[in-house]
Amino acid sequence: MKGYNKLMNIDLILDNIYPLPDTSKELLKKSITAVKYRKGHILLRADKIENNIYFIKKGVARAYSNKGNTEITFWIGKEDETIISMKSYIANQKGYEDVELLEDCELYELNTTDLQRLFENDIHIANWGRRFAEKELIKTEERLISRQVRTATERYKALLDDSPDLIKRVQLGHIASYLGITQVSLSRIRAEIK
Amino acid sequence: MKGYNKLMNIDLILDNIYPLPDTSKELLKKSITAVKYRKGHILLRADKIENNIYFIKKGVARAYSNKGNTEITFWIGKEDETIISMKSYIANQKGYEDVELLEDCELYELNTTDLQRLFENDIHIANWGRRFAEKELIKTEERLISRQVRTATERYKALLDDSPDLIKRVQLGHIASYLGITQVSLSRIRAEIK
DNA sequence: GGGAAAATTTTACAAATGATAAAAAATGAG
DNA sequence: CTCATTTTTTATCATTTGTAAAATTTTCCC
Repeated sequence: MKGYNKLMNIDLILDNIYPLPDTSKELLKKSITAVKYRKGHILLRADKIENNIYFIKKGVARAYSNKGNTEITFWIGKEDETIISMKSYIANQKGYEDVELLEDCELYELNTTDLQRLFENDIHIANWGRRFAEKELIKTEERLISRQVRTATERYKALLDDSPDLIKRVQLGHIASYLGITQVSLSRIRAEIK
Repeated sequence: MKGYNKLMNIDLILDNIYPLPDTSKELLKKSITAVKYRKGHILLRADKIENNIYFIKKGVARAYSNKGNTEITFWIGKEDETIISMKSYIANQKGYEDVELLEDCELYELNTTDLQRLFENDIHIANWGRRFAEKELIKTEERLISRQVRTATERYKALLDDSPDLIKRVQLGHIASYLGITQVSLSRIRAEIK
């Protein structure tokens, strides 16, 4: 799904995770509402246990944490990705991250208290939740391994390959932090590979 | 569970992931068999789609990949952890990693073809599978964030805190690689904090 | 226990990355 | 469009980390 950038509707988003029978899907959609927020809005807070997760219909967001006086961006997501505090969702604890919207966003908000109840009562939704976690896991593992195996230059080139649009839509300071390097280092890399 | 090192039985291992009603647990245990392998055994292969995952009753193992002529260790696990090729388990594709046993091991082998069938037919097992993926996800995310936020020295100290026994049981070359640094760097860190 | 092999530490030097500051370019509000 | 602000690039120097090789320590097999 390279450079993917279409407007996603909720059925497509849910089906991409795990196809649900109609009755289960309708049940799940009862706990989902469409919302819009403007660029700059802080959607999730590190000091709070969050009870919602958000599927991105349109827009870009980033999760970041404060280390001393500098921000570290450790996640950037766009259309068809999920804004979530894993610590809140999985362990019911405060997360590490604030999440800030980098563009005006259209989102689908899913209440996770409702979702937990559905998991206990609907096997299809339980398997949807299983696939959701599994797919997030693969993505996270890939980033961790990439971090260990590839140099910063290789990681930047991979991002350029997979999501060329992100590099245009997100300022380079955030991209650099996401790649685990300084903005100055990223500038050097960009100058070299031209 | 700091420095945890008890012998785990299968009921304890399964319950720690998600408590199952007796009938579901018995169903799941039908697909699990106890196995033993000696130190040095290669349990999983990078070039193969694996159909088993292994819970560690006793022992230590590592997952590693070859970059050029050097091995990179990106996972080390001990009692109560799971040896798994996520790529095989989740995406039915070849993984990145070989898995080598670093001690004589007692393992519980779970057939994942059976497991997939159980997911479709038993809601409790589906939720067990969901919790399993979620807990692996939290661990992987924590490592990724630690990588981004902490220095190598801080990561070594954290490992020393969380799993002092691992540092005694696993040779430092593997620990260094797991922490994302060279063995020489780790030696320098160890010399400094003494 | 002795000796060979493997693992770890130390040293010296090279390369990569970071910090800081300043210049250049891009963006956005009026 | 213009000016102020923000973002990105460039330059310099300091620090960290890597590479290679030698020295030391530990492990393990006979």
